[in-house]
Amino acid sequence: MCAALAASFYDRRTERVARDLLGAILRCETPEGVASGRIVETEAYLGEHDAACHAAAGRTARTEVLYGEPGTAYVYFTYGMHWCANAVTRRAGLPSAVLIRALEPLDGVELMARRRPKARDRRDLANGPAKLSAALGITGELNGLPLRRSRLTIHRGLTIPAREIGVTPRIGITSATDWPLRFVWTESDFLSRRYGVGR
DNA sequence: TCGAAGATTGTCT
DNA sequence: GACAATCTTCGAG
Repeated sequence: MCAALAASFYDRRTERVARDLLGAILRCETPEGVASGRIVETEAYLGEHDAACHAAAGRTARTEVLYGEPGTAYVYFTYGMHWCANAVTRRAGLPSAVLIRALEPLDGVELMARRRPKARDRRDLANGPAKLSAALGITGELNGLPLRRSRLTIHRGLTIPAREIGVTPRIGITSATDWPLRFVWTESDFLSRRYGVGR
């Protein structure tokens, strides 16, 4: 297992971090065991001027973590039942983050399958932001923890060639829907939506 | 204190 | 392809 990515990795332009996270390994330890997967899809959320970013509402109890240190986990609850995992980027005062949207399951596949009984196959285990959170056991307990040293970590993995990285508008939002801030590894079979197909 | 909306998923038609 | 499930968050009253 390679070392966890340093805090400086996250302290750069958010689009850059989102792109560079493709190929990296997201890993979560729980009492039930360890589960991990390769990141194949991300989205960038750019701060208060990005209407689709939670921080567009300003600094609140919920968005407080976004104003914190780069490399911090931002985990939020949505639609009354789903958790979504993000990595905070840039410096304090610029509340931006990268949403992890899909993983290729690596370690702990059986554990993930138990947590996702409805998944039909390995591909269906973590090909969506709420699916991967369920598969890895990510919950609000992890909100605000450092991604370098906690139960939830991100490690260096494959380096994806630029020609295999695709950029599309973000999914599932109602504001700023035309901003090209979703990054995918086009060669992966584990995306939430197939590359080249509209949202 | 109340109401509306939400970075989704799974099921049904 | 359409829609229900389900509850936190936040702004308005």
